[in-house]
Amino acid sequence: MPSEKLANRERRRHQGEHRVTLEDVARHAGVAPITVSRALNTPEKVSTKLRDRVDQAVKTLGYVPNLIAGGLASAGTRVIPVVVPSLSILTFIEVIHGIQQTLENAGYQVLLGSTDYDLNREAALVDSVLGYSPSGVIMTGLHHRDTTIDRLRAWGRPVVELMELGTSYIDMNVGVETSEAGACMASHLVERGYRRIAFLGTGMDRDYRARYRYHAHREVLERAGLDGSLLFQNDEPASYEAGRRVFLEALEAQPDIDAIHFANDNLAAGAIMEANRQGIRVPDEVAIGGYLGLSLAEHLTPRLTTVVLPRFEMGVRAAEMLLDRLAGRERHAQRVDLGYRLAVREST
Amino acid sequence: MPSEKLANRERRRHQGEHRVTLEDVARHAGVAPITVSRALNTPEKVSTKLRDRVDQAVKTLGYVPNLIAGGLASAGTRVIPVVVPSLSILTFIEVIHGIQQTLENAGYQVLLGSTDYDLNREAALVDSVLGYSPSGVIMTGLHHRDTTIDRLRAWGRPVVELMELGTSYIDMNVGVETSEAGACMASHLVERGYRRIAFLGTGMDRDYRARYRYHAHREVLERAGLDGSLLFQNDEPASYEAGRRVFLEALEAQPDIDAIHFANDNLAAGAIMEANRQGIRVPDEVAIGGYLGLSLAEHLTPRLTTVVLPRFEMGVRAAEMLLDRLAGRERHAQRVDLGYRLAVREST
DNA sequence: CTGTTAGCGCATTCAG
DNA sequence: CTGAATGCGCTAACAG
Repeated sequence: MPSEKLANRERRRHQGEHRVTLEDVARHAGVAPITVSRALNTPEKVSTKLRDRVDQAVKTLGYVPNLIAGGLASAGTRVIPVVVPSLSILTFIEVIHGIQQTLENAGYQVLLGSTDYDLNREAALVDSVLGYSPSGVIMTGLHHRDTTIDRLRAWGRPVVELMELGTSYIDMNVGVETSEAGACMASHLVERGYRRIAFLGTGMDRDYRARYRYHAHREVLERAGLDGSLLFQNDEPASYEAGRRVFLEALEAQPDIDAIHFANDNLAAGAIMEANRQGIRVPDEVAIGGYLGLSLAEHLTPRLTTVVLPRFEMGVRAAEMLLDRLAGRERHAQRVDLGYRLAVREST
Repeated sequence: MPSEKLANRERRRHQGEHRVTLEDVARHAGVAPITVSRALNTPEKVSTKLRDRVDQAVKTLGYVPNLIAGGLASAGTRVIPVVVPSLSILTFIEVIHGIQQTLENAGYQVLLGSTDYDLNREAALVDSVLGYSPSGVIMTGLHHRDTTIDRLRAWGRPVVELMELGTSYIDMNVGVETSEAGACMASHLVERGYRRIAFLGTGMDRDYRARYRYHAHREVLERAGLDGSLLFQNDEPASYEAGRRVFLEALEAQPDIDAIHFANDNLAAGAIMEANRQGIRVPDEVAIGGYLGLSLAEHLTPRLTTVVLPRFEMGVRAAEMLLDRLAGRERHAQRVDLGYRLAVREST
């Protein structure tokens, strides 16, 4: 007795207005609800005739699918949580941009989460977003709480870990060899003939990737018989201003420094701009190298030598790998090294 | 007959592993499922004793709520779609950052959508994200297709439109008086004594806010008896490189220009850096003004005069207004002017 | 304060 | 190719 059912419905409905549902469309088109569902999701399984009728009804009623209901019934939504440590850092912005563009074109939505470099927040965030039955998850880095790793593994859907490469990852891993990249810049500076080479960073307690680079840097220097312990840092977030400050602090503390390996381009750029202001000649008095590949680096005078990370591509690639798995095109866990590139310019 | 029900369940389940459900927790704690639901969502409505038992069960079973199911039952998820024109523009990044931080602290998640400045994509995106039964929506700007506006209005939940202020908005409006901001910089240049003042932009076909600023700029100039038609543009996305290029093009076409009003700081910064490289003296040969308030502006030499937009605060405020409405703290539509600030520095 | 009942709107069986 | 029946996991309503 459909009419009775309908009457009940009107009474029960939680939220005022009657949103158009699949059932309304079905009734209007004179077909079963499931046919509407199929016409929308797998049109090739429905005859042209019925499909047209359904499309017509959808249009005239202004039907918009309830993705939540669909998600519950099919135990999955076309949502991909992307978990990053911070949104104030340009590195991750570019990565997110690549992910977002790729996923949106494939009909998925990005759910943004940031952890502020706190693994406990990350754990809570993961628990929470898994509650949306997402199709997959994209995480930053390989450092997570064991419980987070276990949960993600047990979950069984595609997970990409992004940024640095490692041997132990949950499911898929895209990124670059972070330590090597640090060693690469250090070697460059050594080869250029600099002898008092310092590493300058900010927020290195939280940013373990920067720490990895420093360790690699130190090793390179010591292997060359140089002092690898010249390290200056503070715990501000990375910014031009922070770069300016550590730069001045370092020069004051160790005036004989002849080259600086900065933890990232933001800091290095701040230093170059300050050097220009103070008339400190780069690279004659002090050489400056960075890490990231910000476009700003090419516009400074002198142009900044830096290790260029393919940030946008990283995002794109991560999203593509996820999509491939979701489409069943790719079965096994994989690891993709996107490589970095040393851009040698006038600052060193 | 619970055991029979359970047996059915195991057979039917779509996706392999048995995820822990509310029911499992309820059984473990010896209470009704609704009690678990309440203990989790409205703990104050449950006795301490039962609440503890539930919390215990949740912990030992590792229960993670299915937000999709909850969303379906309660016709709403703690998700806020944020629709921006582009992720490659720093303006919106800062805004998103503010939104994200505020919402995440209040237990909401940001669903990111970008339209690429296409109102049809925007319409499709809005339709799609409304399917997730979000708690509210944050949109960029006041320009939308009529159908988008109608749908959002009919939807009946909080909607914030962000960036520019206007008289006709859907529900709530946070931003700054864009045209005034453009007039402000133009007035500043006029007052400084410049006479051949050009406006330089990129992508202005899509970026109507930049067009508004240009119109205001033109009006100010003409009212001062100056030529307001000096406009140079191309359709690249905003970048240092694009700024460098329009800058050189404009100087070549009109060598007598004595001041430039750039559509944004990215362009202006590109121009200043190019000027430094070429030995063009700023502001003596040509003055340069920007719009946005990028931190970079303060580190250039000369420091860039610009109109500072409170981008982060805009995001925070939009999110707060949404949260206030969701909490029933605020009832009526509102409009908040966050104001801009002219930062006069050495480039003009 | 706690429980019972009855769906939310859709997609997955399984039949025809 | 189409449909009927059923339940995804949770919460709103209403009793007790």
